[in-house]
Amino acid sequence: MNIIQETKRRLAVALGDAAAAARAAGEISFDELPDFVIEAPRDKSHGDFAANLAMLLAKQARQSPRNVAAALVRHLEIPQPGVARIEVAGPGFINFTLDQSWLLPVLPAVLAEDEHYGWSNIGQGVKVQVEFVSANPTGLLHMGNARGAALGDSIANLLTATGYEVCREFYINDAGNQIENFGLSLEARYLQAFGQEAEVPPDGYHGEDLVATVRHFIARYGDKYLDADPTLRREMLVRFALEEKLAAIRQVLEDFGVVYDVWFSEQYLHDSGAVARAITDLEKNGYIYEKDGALWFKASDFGEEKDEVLVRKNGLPTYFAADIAYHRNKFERGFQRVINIWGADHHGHVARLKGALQALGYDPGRLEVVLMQLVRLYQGGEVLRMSKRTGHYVTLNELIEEVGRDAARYFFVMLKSDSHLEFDLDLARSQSADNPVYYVQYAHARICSILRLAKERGLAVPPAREANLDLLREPAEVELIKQVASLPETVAGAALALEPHRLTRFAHDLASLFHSFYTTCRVLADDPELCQARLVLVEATRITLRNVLYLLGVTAPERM
RNA sequence: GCGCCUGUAGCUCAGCUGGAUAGAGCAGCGGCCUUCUAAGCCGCGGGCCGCAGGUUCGAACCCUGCCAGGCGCGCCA
Repeated sequence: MNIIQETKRRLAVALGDAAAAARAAGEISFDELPDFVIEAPRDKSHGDFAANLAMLLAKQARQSPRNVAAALVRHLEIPQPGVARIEVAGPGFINFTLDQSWLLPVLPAVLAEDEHYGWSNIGQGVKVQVEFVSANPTGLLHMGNARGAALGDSIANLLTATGYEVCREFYINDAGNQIENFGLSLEARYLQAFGQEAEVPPDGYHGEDLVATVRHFIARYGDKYLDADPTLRREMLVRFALEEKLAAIRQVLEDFGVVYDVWFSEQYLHDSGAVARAITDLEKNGYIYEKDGALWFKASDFGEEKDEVLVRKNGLPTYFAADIAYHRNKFERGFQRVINIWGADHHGHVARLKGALQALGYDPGRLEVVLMQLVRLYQGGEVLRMSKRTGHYVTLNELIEEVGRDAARYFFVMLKSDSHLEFDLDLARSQSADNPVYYVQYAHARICSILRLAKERGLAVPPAREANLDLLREPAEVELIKQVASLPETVAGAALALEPHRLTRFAHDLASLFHSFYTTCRVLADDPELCQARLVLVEATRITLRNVLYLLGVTAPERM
C-alpha cells in the first residue's frame, strides 16, 4: 500500500466514524453510509484531498450538504499525523490540507523498491492469459496487428506488475479455408516460377512476398514437386511457407519488444479431437441442431440474433467451432481470466463465443475482450486503404524501420483502444521531435546526465534517510514528488481498466513536471544539503520514469 | 433495418468510472541558453463538450430520441 492510497483510506475511515458520531449526537440522520470518494482536487487551492460524503448524505439527512459537512467536521477525529487544515467548501466538499512534508516518505520507498516501485499484488497470483495479434501466418504484420501487439503487450506488463501470473499467447490460424487459399496461391507461384500457366485465385494471396517464399522453397526442393500430386505439393508448400512466415512474424514481434510464452496451433485443436469434443458436449447440453445439412449452435438462446453454423454441409467445422474449443482449452489450462485483444471488426463474435462458453458450463465473465478500433493510415492527407489481398499495406517491419520501435509503441498505446487511430505516415516518417515519446525519454536522459555529472564531481545519491528531504519546498519540487507518489495508483488503475494509455499520460505529466523542476531548481546546487535532497528526488523521478516506460515497452535512454 | 464504437480548441487526442473555473500536444503569436542536455521552460490567444430532452445538490461522463462518421450483421476468418 502506498502513501496516497493509505492516506485516502485513513481519511475515509475517519469520515465514516465522524458520520456515525454525528448521527449518535442526533445532528444528522441516515440509514447506510453511502459509497463516497476521497480524491485529489484538480485545483490545488482546494487542498490535497476532497471528500464528497456530505453531498451524498444530504438527501437522507434532509439537510443542505454544507450543513451536513459542518456536522461531519464537528465530529471528525482529526487523523494524525499530517492533517494541517480541514474546511468545508463549494457545494459541500470537505477539503483536507496535509502537512507540507506528508509525502516525503515516498522518496525513500521509491529508492528502496527501485525496479518494483509502482508494482503491487492486487492480482494475488491469479493466472491470466492475454492473447493478442494472432494474425494469419500467411503474410507480414500490418498496422492493425501492430496496435494489437503494443496494446496486448502493455496490458500483459500491467497485469504482471499488479501481481497476476501472466501468459502471452499467439493463436496460429493454421487450419481452414484461408490455408487452402494460401496453398493454391503458393502453388500458382510455384508453377509460374517454372514458366507454367497458373493464376493466383481471385481471393488468394497476391502479395509479392509469396514469390520470394516460393523462391526459397525452390532453393531447397527445386522442381521436385513440379509433377507431384497437387495435394502433396500444396501441403509441402504450405508447411514450408508457414514455417517461414511464422519465423518472420516471431522475429518482427521480438524487434517490437514482444515475446510470447505460447504459440498455439489451431490445427492441433482439430487433430487432438478438441473441436469434435466441444461440439459433442454442446450437443449433450442441448444447444445443437441440424438444418440444411449443417450443424448449428443455438446462439439465439444467449441473446444473439441468429444461430451459428458449427459444422458445414461439407462436414468441415467452422472457425467458430475451433474458437469454442480453443477457449475451453484456455480454461482447462487453468487460466482464471482470459483476455483477448481483438480488432473491432470482430466484435460480432464476442457475444456468441461467450454464449457458447456458457453453454459449456463456464462463467462467460471470465473471458474479457478488449476491442480496438481499426487503424486508419493517412498519407499526404489521403486515407490509405490496407488490404492483404492486394498486398498493399504498410508492414510492422517498415514501421519499425522508419519510426523506430519506441515511437511506434508509444504512439499505438497513447490512445484508448476504442478510439479510431489515425496514423499520419508523413508525420511518423519525419522522425521529428513532435513525437511525444521523445519528450518523455528526454526527461530520463536529462536525469541520467545530472547523475553522471554528479558522479564526476564525487557526489552520489545519498541513502534517502540521510538526506534532509524537508528542504524540498519549492512548488515544482512538491508537484514532482506528488506525481512520483501516484505511480502505484496509476498502475493499479490502468491494470484494472485494462487501459495502458493512462500510462502515457502519466509519463507525459511526470516528464513535464520534471522539465519544469529542472528549469527552476538546480540539482547540483552550492548548498550541499539541498543538493543531497535533490539528488534523492531526481533519482526517484528516474526510477519512476524508467518503470512506466518499461510497462509501455519503451526504452529509457541514458543519453539523447 | 439491427448491433457495437466514436463525436470535446484550427488538427490529433486526454478527461482518473457523476464533482468545484473542461485539459495536453501540434499549429499560431511573444519571451528565455557565458552555470546540471533548448528534443527544454515561461506566457498569450483559441470551446453552444454533435443536437434536443431527462435523471439530481451537481452531467463532457448516466437514460431516451435524433444527426454524422467508422465497423459488423457469411455454411469467410
